[in-house]
Amino acid sequence: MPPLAQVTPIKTARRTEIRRENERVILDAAERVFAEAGFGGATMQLIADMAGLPKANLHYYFPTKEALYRRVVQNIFEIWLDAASTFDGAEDPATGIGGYIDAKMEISRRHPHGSKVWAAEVMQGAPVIQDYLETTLKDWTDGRISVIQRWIDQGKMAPINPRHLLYMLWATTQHYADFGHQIETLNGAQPLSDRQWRDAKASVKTILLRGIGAL
Amino acid sequence: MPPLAQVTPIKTARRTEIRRENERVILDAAERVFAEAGFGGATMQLIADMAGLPKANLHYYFPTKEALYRRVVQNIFEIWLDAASTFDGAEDPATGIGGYIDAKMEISRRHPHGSKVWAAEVMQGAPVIQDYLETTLKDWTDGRISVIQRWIDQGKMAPINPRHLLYMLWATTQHYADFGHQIETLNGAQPLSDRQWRDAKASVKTILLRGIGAL
DNA sequence: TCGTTTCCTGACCGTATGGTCAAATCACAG
DNA sequence: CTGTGATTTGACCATACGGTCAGGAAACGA
Repeated sequence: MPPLAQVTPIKTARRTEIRRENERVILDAAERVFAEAGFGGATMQLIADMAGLPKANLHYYFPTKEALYRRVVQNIFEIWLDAASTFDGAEDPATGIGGYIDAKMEISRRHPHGSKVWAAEVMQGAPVIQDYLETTLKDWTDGRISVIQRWIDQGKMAPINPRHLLYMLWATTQHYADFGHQIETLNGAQPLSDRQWRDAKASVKTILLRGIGAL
Repeated sequence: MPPLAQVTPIKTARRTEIRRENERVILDAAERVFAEAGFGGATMQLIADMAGLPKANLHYYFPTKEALYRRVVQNIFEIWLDAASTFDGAEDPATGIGGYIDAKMEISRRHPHGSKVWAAEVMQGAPVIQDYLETTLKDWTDGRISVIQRWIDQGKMAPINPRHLLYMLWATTQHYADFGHQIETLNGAQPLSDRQWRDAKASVKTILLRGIGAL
């Protein structure tokens, strides 16, 4: 009896798996190296070593260093967008903004490298993701400003400038990733413990939510 | 009659002036280039072009790229330390912390390049200024934590974690320099006006001071 | 004016880097 | 097993970069 014909087109399952896995390994290594050395300081050789692959293999999957970098940055932006959705569907600022802070702090903890790559990209004038800033980010920002303004109009929070509130949310949460090394140094060269992370989250939420009159 | 002997040792006034001026021009150009390209992406040739000097002349004043970079980072740290003194001598959190926010926002506005270089340096693990983090910054931080704790004990503000408050102060104020390009893009590709800067300062101060119960 | 020190700079060098390529290997279908 | 196309990789190349150096120009003291 011949093997059952696969209905789902698994066909070249092995090859697909190889490609998926190698791209993942390369992207992980690239994210680290780009974060630790910047785009200019990163070398394909270093990324290759960290990925455990020959350099020429990287160029097989990603034609150029810049193409690899673009993929890394895009991945981060998608993660960021996922967290951004936390904002939606909340009835009041305490849950909406509080949940957003939680989500972004969690990203800072789980994706510190990605956050640093994003920060460096923006600091250098966003040469690669300028269009995202002008379209997706701008739209998202405008939408969230409307939501906040509505909360203000409904008397659910103090009349602050929604735009600057958003900047403060981004700044405070991403700081724990981008300046994680500084925080760690000031913590006696120790990474923040679970307890300290909870404390950080609580501090940020308390100060900001009380600051906007939502507590 | 021979010229009056200069009591003040002006002696080689011209040469001193040349050196001072050239170092200034080079450091200004270096700060810009390091901020816009990162240490790895910056080239001595680019810095030389921006300074309007031949590349070999840079190496006359600064032996290596790293030596030049160190000087840039140290300059920024000194500016930062100046602003940090604003904290001292304040009787209550509203003036102490409010003044500190004002000072740091002013730095973000006047030295955006320097702030970015500092941020990139820390993000990459502070390879050059790690000792500063462990000594000067740690001491300053501990001192300020004491001051804040005293204010809390005196009932002048809410009982928050002073350390995380400091992180929030750094994050929110430096964000306006480090992510200035993003802010500018979201502002319709326009730099913040005087009015908008005042609004930013006021927003940050209002939210944070109310957030810590000092208003 | 003259000797000395500092400053300036075009030409040059060794190395590291991003990227290419052709040959070998492997997965897969028939 | 065989043919085909995807994958792997060591060797290689052109370029760009940090840094050097020798020789000339300018500033300075006497």
